[in-house]
Amino acid sequence: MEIKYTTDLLIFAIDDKENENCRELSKKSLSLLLVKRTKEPFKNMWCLPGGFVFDNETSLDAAKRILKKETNLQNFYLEQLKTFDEINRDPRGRIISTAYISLVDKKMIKQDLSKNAVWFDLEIIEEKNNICINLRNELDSININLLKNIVNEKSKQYNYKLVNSNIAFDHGLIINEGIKDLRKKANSSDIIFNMMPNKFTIGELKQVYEIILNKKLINSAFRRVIASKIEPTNEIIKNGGHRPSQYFKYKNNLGE
Amino acid sequence: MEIKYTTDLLIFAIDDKENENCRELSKKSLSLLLVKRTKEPFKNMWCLPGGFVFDNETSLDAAKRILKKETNLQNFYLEQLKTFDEINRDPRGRIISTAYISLVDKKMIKQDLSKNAVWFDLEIIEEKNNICINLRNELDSININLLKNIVNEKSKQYNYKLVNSNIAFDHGLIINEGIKDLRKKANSSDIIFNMMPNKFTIGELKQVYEIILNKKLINSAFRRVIASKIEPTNEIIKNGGHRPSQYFKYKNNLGE
DNA sequence: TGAATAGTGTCTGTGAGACAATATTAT
DNA sequence: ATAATATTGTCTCACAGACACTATTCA
Repeated sequence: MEIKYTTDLLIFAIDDKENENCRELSKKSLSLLLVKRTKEPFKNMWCLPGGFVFDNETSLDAAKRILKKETNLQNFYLEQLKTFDEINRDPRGRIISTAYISLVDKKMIKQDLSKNAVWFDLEIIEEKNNICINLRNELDSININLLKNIVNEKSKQYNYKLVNSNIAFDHGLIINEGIKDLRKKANSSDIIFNMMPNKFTIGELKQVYEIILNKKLINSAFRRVIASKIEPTNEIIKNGGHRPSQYFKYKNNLGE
Repeated sequence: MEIKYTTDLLIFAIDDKENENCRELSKKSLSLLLVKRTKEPFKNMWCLPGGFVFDNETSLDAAKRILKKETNLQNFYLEQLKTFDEINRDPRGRIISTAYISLVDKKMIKQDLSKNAVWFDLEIIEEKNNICINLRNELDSININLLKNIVNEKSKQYNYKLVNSNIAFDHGLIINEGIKDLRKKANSSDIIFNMMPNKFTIGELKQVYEIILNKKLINSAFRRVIASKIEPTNEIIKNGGHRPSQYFKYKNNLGE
């Protein structure tokens, strides 16, 4: 049987909502880029951007190419997530997919997105063994329901089954794995800064961490922890009816 | 071009060395299972156990099958590590490999290993940008030299280049990624208990953590941290010229 | 003046590092 | 007695959670 090799991309970014109350910081949300399928199978359904890996490229090369095609962005964070190879994951045959996570800064997208690509707001509701992922925008609403099972008790290793979803292929599974990975890495690395503009206030940065980790953070504790990773710029922004804030930028601590 | 899909396994275990001083605990080391290639390419060189993924199975199924074939073990920890798909990683053509990590308890291997499979002691020497991995046993000695490069400064994302090695294919790269993953997970999960027998003393457990993490641990601190993960059995072992120790077993804290 | 965020200070509890002290056994 | 590990205790320091307090701006 002939095997085909593809890649699928989880392109995450932060969305800034307009706010009617000019004093408040703009509300933010995690957003994920999806494209609408134009062909069978799953015609007219949403799915992750992706495509076949060419003979002369690796899956990472292909992921870079697709990121550029969909967003016109280059040189953003891109890392292998996992390979999905269930036998019947694609009705067209044996198609395996190595998924990648990319984190981008939406404001860097100068030109338009590719024709079929649209950002969706992402929300996760997690209960004991059920995970519900909602993707929403003005056009559509997508629901993904997953069941969580323990595989190996000694290592708290879980697997996830797709109960139902209105997204193409097994992309509900891929999105779920991607979110878990993003959260894990948000805690243990500086990955989040890939989604931030060059200059940002500590309040904005805290908002982003709160969205990714899905919990409220304590102001002073957050400042303490983040302090070593950022450095102040000379710029100050007066952005509403409150004390002005300083712009900070990411500090490279490579030597340490 | 036709693509072939394979899996390679990193099967890790802990080795107990005999000790001439009967008072001391037996020295331990991390060991990795390798097989000797019987065919070209890389004939007579060592490589990771692995093989083609059949049409009717996933790479995880194939990994389970190969683990059983090489060790006669089933139901041990097995988790996807990463997919390796460099274009020229295999001289026979475009062959991509999804690698898995398995952790096993050597003492559970009742029958012999498969004919070509042998355990090697593993040692890692890490300098600034150089990583040197040595695999040794009575039969042979394998050296793997890698260069570490930064890819994405904001996320401390690195990639590794194989400088030279006397192991087949890109398996030096796979081993390096596997060790990094093992260390990361040793700190953040209970994965290590998959390599332990059902009953063990805290001293033995500490030895294993020290080998994996490659650093000395403080006795009392280790006991404090590990206490919540283990529970005492009624058995006590008098194993030398020192105070006898209690056998412990892994405690499942799934409800918490 | 009040709403809202920026930024600082401080108290408390937890947990890790360091190390000391005691226990127990075989040789 | 001695070497070696087992087990417990304790002191200190770093850090996170919680919350209070001050600063500053615009409407």
